[in-house]
Amino acid sequence: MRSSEITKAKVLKEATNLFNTKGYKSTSLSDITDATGLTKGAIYRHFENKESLEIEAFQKMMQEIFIALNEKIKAENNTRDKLFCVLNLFQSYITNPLIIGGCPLLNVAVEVDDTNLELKQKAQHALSVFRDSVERIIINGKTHKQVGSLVNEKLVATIMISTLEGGVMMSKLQNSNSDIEIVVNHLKNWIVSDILL
Amino acid sequence: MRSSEITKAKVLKEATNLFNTKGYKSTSLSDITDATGLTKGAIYRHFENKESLEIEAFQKMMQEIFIALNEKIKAENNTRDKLFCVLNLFQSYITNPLIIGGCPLLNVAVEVDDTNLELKQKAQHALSVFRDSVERIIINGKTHKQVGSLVNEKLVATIMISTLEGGVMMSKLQNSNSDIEIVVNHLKNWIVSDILL
DNA sequence: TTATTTTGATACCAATTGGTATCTTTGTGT
DNA sequence: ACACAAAGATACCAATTGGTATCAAAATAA
Repeated sequence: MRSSEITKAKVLKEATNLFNTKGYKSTSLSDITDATGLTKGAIYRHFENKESLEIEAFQKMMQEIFIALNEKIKAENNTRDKLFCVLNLFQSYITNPLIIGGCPLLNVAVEVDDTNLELKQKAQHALSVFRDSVERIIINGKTHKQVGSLVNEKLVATIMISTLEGGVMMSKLQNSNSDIEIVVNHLKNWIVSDILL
Repeated sequence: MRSSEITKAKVLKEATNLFNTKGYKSTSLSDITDATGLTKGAIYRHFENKESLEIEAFQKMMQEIFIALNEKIKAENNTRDKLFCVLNLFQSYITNPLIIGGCPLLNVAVEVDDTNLELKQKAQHALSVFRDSVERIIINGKTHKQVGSLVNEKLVATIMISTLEGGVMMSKLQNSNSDIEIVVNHLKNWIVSDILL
């Protein structure tokens, strides 16, 4: 890795943590210079402005999450265990965070308004990518006769994602695992009894 | 209403809208003076500082919501319709908002970190008040033989709230009713088939 | 090794932030 | 109607914001 790439990666890593914990707007350039030990000169050499740093940081987080999730999904060979990978991902936001600060998608979705159009669009896209990957598990499950043909994949994806995101919100607010555990456990039961054949 | 109370109410009303749409940290005093047509002098006469305005605004929103919700719950006389009041509340955040900007509890829960301790505590309290009121519906439902005695009220409250909050997040991000409608419809089916006798 | 990019530090900028002291206006009770 | 207290406007403050121009240092290619 070239030395400038090391710097950029360091900025991205620290900015990522700050954005996902303090929030994007609430994280100042000086927060980032403090965390990295670099100066504004170094940061603005690699990023056009704060907004593009925000966007790159968000994209990097989502990419890391999707890559890790898809690997785990691929490693499983039945619908049940593939769906459980999604549940484990959300549980890990609280119990064993790959990225501190909770779910980056939830954080951006709630923070963003129509003055942050580009970041909002990235979040919209991330949600639809995520939803698609859950739906694909269900669709593949149907072709492999592991999921009832009457199951509505859009419904399943929406319920899973909304319940998990809400569970992350509650657990983070209460500084406790219990809500996300209740949510994950409930979804497991639901999947086994209502979705799978 | 005394004239100073009118002013304070106006500040609180505009601040409420701004906080719940733009976010607390992202709303500046000048945003509030612009919205109210008042000056900082007028605002700081009624509020010690921005933080206490944030807290009063949040409390006011939650109080309004709880009062309206409890009235509707009381007006119904069976467990099913009481629980449906909760679903309707969340659907209204998107379709017919009493307060624009989505669910105030979700917004604060996600925005806040450990530097906003007091606001976080208020949000924690609001969540537990909300959870309790759902649990009480279930408990009363048991005593009136409308809910199965094996139903876990804590589980029901957690699942309802998490799913609804997640649904609000998704619908707000996508500028669409469809997710919250899917969520509400699913929860209705779940309540009727798994919770009620 | 030397010449030349590339990278990062320094010092600045205007604008905005939350907050305050002061003064004038307004409302209120007598 | 008057006096007094309360409310709100004005003008200020230091600190911080995102951003930039410039210069020195370091990495890279020859």
